[in-house]
Amino acid sequence: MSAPSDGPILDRLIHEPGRLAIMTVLSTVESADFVFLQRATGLTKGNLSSHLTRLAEAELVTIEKRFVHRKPNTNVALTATGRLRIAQHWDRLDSLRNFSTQSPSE
Amino acid sequence: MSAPSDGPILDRLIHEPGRLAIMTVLSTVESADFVFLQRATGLTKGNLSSHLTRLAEAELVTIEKRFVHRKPNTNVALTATGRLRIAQHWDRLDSLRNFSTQSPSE
DNA sequence: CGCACCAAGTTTGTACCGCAAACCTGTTTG
DNA sequence: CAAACAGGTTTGCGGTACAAACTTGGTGCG
Repeated sequence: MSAPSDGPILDRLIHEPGRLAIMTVLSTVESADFVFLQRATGLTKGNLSSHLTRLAEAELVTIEKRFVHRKPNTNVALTATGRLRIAQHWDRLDSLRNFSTQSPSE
Repeated sequence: MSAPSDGPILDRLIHEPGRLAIMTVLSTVESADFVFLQRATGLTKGNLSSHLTRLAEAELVTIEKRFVHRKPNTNVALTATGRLRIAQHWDRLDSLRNFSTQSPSE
Protein backbone atom coordinates (compact mmCIF):
# COMPACT_ATOMS: atom_id res chain seq x y z
CA MET A 1 0.00 0.00 0.00
CA SER A 2 1.21 3.46 -0.69
CA ALA A 3 0.50 6.98 0.29
CA PRO A 4 -2.57 8.01 -1.66
CA SER A 5 -1.22 11.38 -2.53
CA ASP A 6 1.54 12.81 -0.51
CA GLY A 7 -0.13 16.11 -0.14
CA PRO A 8 1.80 18.92 1.41
CA ILE A 9 5.10 17.14 1.71
CA LEU A 10 7.21 19.05 4.14
CA ASP A 11 10.81 18.28 3.41
CA ARG A 12 12.29 16.95 6.60
CA LEU A 13 15.71 18.17 5.62
CA ILE A 14 14.53 21.74 5.87
CA HIS A 15 11.71 21.29 8.33
CA GLU A 16 13.99 20.11 11.10
CA PRO A 17 13.93 22.88 13.72
CA GLY A 18 17.65 23.55 13.78
CA ARG A 19 17.95 23.71 10.02
CA LEU A 20 14.73 25.67 9.64
CA ALA A 21 16.24 28.25 11.95
CA ILE A 22 19.54 28.29 10.08
CA MET A 23 17.87 28.62 6.71
CA THR A 24 15.49 31.28 7.89
CA VAL A 25 18.24 33.35 9.44
CA LEU A 26 20.34 32.99 6.32
CA SER A 27 17.43 34.11 4.19
CA THR A 28 17.55 37.51 5.86
CA VAL A 29 21.21 38.17 5.13
CA GLU A 30 23.69 37.66 2.35
CA SER A 31 25.97 35.57 4.45
CA ALA A 32 26.77 34.85 8.05
CA ASP A 33 29.63 33.32 9.91
CA PHE A 34 29.58 30.32 12.19
CA VAL A 35 29.57 32.22 15.45
CA PHE A 36 26.81 34.53 14.33
CA LEU A 37 24.69 31.60 13.29
CA GLN A 38 25.35 29.87 16.55
CA ARG A 39 24.13 32.87 18.52
CA ALA A 40 21.20 33.47 16.22
CA THR A 41 19.92 29.93 16.31
CA GLY A 42 20.89 28.91 19.81
CA LEU A 43 22.41 25.68 18.51
CA THR A 44 25.53 24.18 19.97
CA LYS A 45 28.70 24.17 17.90
CA GLY A 46 28.45 20.48 17.28
CA ASN A 47 24.91 20.51 16.09
CA LEU A 48 25.35 23.64 14.03
CA SER A 49 28.35 22.08 12.39
CA SER A 50 26.59 18.87 11.46
CA HIS A 51 23.47 20.65 10.25
CA LEU A 52 25.59 22.90 8.09
CA THR A 53 27.35 19.88 6.67
CA ARG A 54 24.03 18.35 5.72
CA LEU A 55 22.79 21.55 4.17
CA ALA A 56 25.98 21.89 2.20
CA GLU A 57 25.74 18.30 0.99
CA ALA A 58 22.25 19.08 -0.25
CA GLU A 59 23.66 22.20 -1.90
CA LEU A 60 21.33 24.49 -0.05
CA VAL A 61 24.22 26.46 1.39
CA THR A 62 27.81 27.14 0.52
CA ILE A 63 30.52 27.12 3.12
CA GLU A 64 33.74 29.04 2.88
CA LYS A 65 36.49 28.56 5.35
CA ARG A 66 38.94 31.35 5.83
CA PHE A 67 41.26 32.69 8.42
CA VAL A 68 40.50 36.04 9.89
CA HIS A 69 43.00 37.44 12.32
CA ARG A 70 44.62 34.06 12.34
CA LYS A 71 41.45 32.45 13.50
CA PRO A 72 39.34 30.07 11.51
CA ASN A 73 36.26 31.72 10.16
CA THR A 74 33.48 29.82 8.48
CA ASN A 75 31.22 31.80 6.27
CA VAL A 76 27.88 30.44 5.18
CA ALA A 77 25.44 31.60 2.53
CA LEU A 78 22.35 30.23 0.88
CA THR A 79 22.64 28.99 -2.65
CA ALA A 80 20.03 30.12 -5.14
CA THR A 81 18.37 26.76 -4.64
CA GLY A 82 18.51 27.17 -0.91
CA ARG A 83 16.85 30.54 -1.09
CA LEU A 84 14.12 29.07 -3.23
CA ARG A 85 13.61 26.06 -1.03
CA ILE A 86 13.28 27.94 2.24
CA ALA A 87 10.76 30.27 0.64
CA GLN A 88 8.83 27.31 -0.70
CA HIS A 89 8.92 25.69 2.67
CA TRP A 90 7.33 28.65 4.35
CA ASP A 91 4.76 28.72 1.59
CA ARG A 92 3.89 25.13 2.27
CA LEU A 93 3.60 25.79 5.95
CA ASP A 94 1.25 28.62 5.10
CA SER A 95 -0.96 26.44 3.00
CA LEU A 96 -0.96 23.72 5.61
CA ARG A 97 -2.02 26.26 8.17
CA ASN A 98 -4.73 27.69 5.99
CA PHE A 99 -5.70 24.17 5.11
CA SER A 100 -8.12 25.25 2.43
CA THR A 101 -7.74 21.90 0.83
CA GLN A 102 -10.46 19.71 -0.48
CA SER A 103 -12.72 18.27 2.17
CA PRO A 104 -13.98 14.89 1.00
CA SER A 105 -17.07 14.19 3.01
CA GLU A 106 -18.82 15.26 6.16
CA MET B 1 20.85 40.27 22.95
CA SER B 2 18.16 37.81 23.37
CA ALA B 3 18.60 35.04 20.96
CA PRO B 4 15.55 35.12 18.73
CA SER B 5 15.24 31.57 19.82
CA ASP B 6 15.11 32.62 23.40
CA GLY B 7 12.61 29.89 23.81
CA PRO B 8 14.45 27.90 21.20
CA ILE B 9 11.97 25.20 21.57
CA LEU B 10 9.99 24.05 18.62
CA ASP B 11 8.41 21.03 20.21
CA ARG B 12 9.34 18.12 18.04
CA LEU B 13 6.28 16.22 19.14
CA ILE B 14 4.10 18.76 17.38
CA HIS B 15 6.55 19.99 14.78
CA GLU B 16 6.82 16.62 13.09
CA PRO B 17 5.15 17.04 9.68
CA GLY B 18 2.58 14.30 10.09
CA ARG B 19 1.50 15.45 13.51
CA LEU B 20 1.61 19.11 12.56
CA ALA B 21 -0.83 18.26 9.80
CA ILE B 22 -3.06 16.25 12.10
CA MET B 23 -3.13 18.92 14.76
CA THR B 24 -3.71 21.70 12.28
CA VAL B 25 -6.56 19.89 10.60
CA LEU B 26 -8.09 19.10 13.95
CA SER B 27 -7.83 22.73 14.97
CA THR B 28 -10.28 23.64 12.24
CA VAL B 29 -12.97 21.22 13.33
CA GLU B 30 -14.54 19.89 16.48
CA SER B 31 -13.66 16.34 15.72
CA ALA B 32 -12.77 14.11 12.83
CA ASP B 33 -12.71 10.42 12.18
CA PHE B 34 -9.78 8.29 11.18
CA VAL B 35 -10.61 8.04 7.52
CA PHE B 36 -11.20 11.75 7.20
CA LEU B 37 -7.87 12.47 8.83
CA GLN B 38 -6.16 10.02 6.60
CA ARG B 39 -7.47 11.73 3.50
CA ALA B 40 -6.86 15.19 4.85
CA THR B 41 -3.29 14.57 5.86
CA GLY B 42 -2.21 12.09 3.21
CA LEU B 43 -0.74 9.80 5.83
CA THR B 44 -0.92 6.04 5.59
CA LYS B 45 -3.12 4.19 8.05
CA GLY B 46 -0.16 2.87 9.93
CA ASN B 47 1.53 6.18 10.37
CA LEU B 48 -1.67 7.98 11.18
CA SER B 49 -2.43 5.38 13.79
CA SER B 50 0.92 5.65 15.50
CA HIS B 51 0.96 9.44 15.39
CA LEU B 52 -2.49 9.51 16.94
CA THR B 53 -1.33 7.17 19.65
CA ARG B 54 1.55 9.46 20.47
CA LEU B 55 -0.67 12.51 20.51
CA ALA B 56 -3.13 10.76 22.76
CA GLU B 57 -0.37 9.70 25.13
CA ALA B 58 0.67 13.32 25.34
CA GLU B 59 -2.96 14.21 25.98
CA LEU B 60 -3.14 16.53 23.04
CA VAL B 61 -6.01 14.61 21.52
CA THR B 62 -8.74 12.30 22.72
CA ILE B 63 -9.67 9.19 20.82
CA GLU B 64 -13.06 7.54 20.89
CA LYS B 65 -13.66 4.23 19.29
CA ARG B 66 -17.18 3.40 18.25
CA PHE B 67 -18.99 1.26 15.78
CA VAL B 68 -20.92 2.96 13.04
CA HIS B 69 -22.91 0.73 10.72
CA ARG B 70 -21.12 -2.19 12.29
CA LYS B 71 -17.80 -0.79 11.28
CA PRO B 72 -15.16 0.50 13.61
CA ASN B 73 -15.06 4.26 13.69
CA THR B 74 -12.33 6.16 15.43
CA ASN B 75 -13.15 9.70 16.34
CA VAL B 76 -10.44 12.16 17.26
CA ALA B 77 -10.59 15.58 18.82
CA LEU B 78 -8.13 18.05 20.28
CA THR B 79 -8.04 18.47 24.01
CA ALA B 80 -8.01 21.99 25.40
CA THR B 81 -4.30 21.60 25.87
CA GLY B 82 -3.91 20.39 22.34
CA ARG B 83 -5.74 23.38 20.99
CA LEU B 84 -3.49 25.65 22.96
CA ARG B 85 -0.32 23.89 21.96
CA ILE B 86 -0.96 23.91 18.24
CA ALA B 87 -1.79 27.61 18.39
CA GLN B 88 1.39 28.26 20.33
CA HIS B 89 3.36 26.26 17.84
CA TRP B 90 2.18 28.36 14.94
CA ASP B 91 3.00 31.44 16.95
CA ARG B 92 6.52 30.22 17.44
CA LEU B 93 6.89 29.48 13.78
CA ASP B 94 5.74 33.00 13.09
CA SER B 95 8.31 34.50 15.35
CA LEU B 96 11.02 32.34 13.91
CA ARG B 97 10.03 33.50 10.47
CA ASN B 98 9.89 37.12 11.45
CA PHE B 99 13.22 36.72 13.16
CA SER B 100 13.76 40.32 14.11
CA THR B 101 16.96 41.00 12.28
CA GLN B 102 19.92 41.90 14.35
CA SER B 103 22.93 43.57 12.83
CA PRO B 104 25.11 40.89 11.31
CA SER B 105 28.41 40.84 13.08
CA GLU B 106 30.34 41.14 9.88
C1' DC C 1 -21.73 -23.18 4.84
C1' DG C 2 -16.98 -21.99 3.25
C1' DC C 3 -14.07 -18.99 1.21
C1' DA C 4 -12.38 -14.89 -0.65
C1' DC C 5 -12.00 -10.15 -0.22
C1' DC C 6 -12.44 -5.67 1.84
C1' DA C 7 -12.31 -1.92 5.36
C1' DA C 8 -10.34 -0.05 9.41
C1' DG C 9 -6.91 -0.02 12.26
C1' DT C 10 -2.61 -1.84 15.02
C1' DT C 11 1.95 -3.79 15.65
C1' DT C 12 6.59 -4.52 14.35
C1' DG C 13 11.44 -4.14 12.33
C1' DT C 14 14.72 -1.32 11.08
C1' DA C 15 17.27 2.28 9.14
C1' DC C 16 17.98 6.79 9.91
C1' DC C 17 19.25 10.93 12.51
C1' DG C 18 19.48 14.59 16.09
C1' DC C 19 21.85 15.45 20.17
C1' DA C 20 25.50 15.95 23.67
C1' DA C 21 29.97 15.02 24.70
C1' DA C 22 34.56 14.05 23.41
C1' DC C 23 37.97 15.38 20.45
C1' DC C 24 40.99 18.32 17.30
C1' DT C 25 44.05 22.26 15.98
C1' DG C 26 45.95 26.45 16.08
C1' DT C 27 46.63 30.90 19.19
C1' DT C 28 47.31 33.62 22.92
C1' DT C 29 48.70 34.10 27.81
C1' DG C 30 51.45 33.39 32.20
C1' DC D 1 56.86 25.26 28.39
C1' DA D 2 52.07 24.41 29.95
C1' DA D 3 47.53 25.83 30.22
C1' DA D 4 43.53 28.05 28.68
C1' DC D 5 40.78 29.39 24.83
C1' DA D 6 38.43 29.92 20.31
C1' DG D 7 36.45 27.75 16.53
C1' DG D 8 35.04 23.84 14.78
C1' DT D 9 34.51 18.45 13.75
C1' DT D 10 33.69 13.61 14.86
C1' DT D 11 31.55 9.98 17.45
C1' DG D 12 28.12 7.01 20.25
C1' DC D 13 23.88 6.21 21.28
C1' DG D 14 18.98 6.73 22.16
C1' DG D 15 14.77 7.80 20.01
C1' DT D 16 11.64 7.52 16.29
C1' DA D 17 9.25 7.86 11.67
C1' DC D 18 8.17 5.03 8.11
C1' DA D 19 6.61 0.91 5.37
C1' DA D 20 5.19 -3.56 5.58
C1' DA D 21 3.05 -7.27 7.94
C1' DC D 22 -0.56 -8.51 10.84
C1' DT D 23 -5.38 -8.33 13.05
C1' DT D 24 -10.30 -8.30 13.37
C1' DG D 25 -14.70 -8.20 11.88
C1' DG D 26 -18.04 -7.63 7.78
C1' DT D 27 -19.92 -8.77 3.43
C1' DG D 28 -20.63 -10.94 -1.00
C1' DC D 29 -21.29 -15.27 -3.47
C1' DG D 30 -21.51 -20.01 -5.42
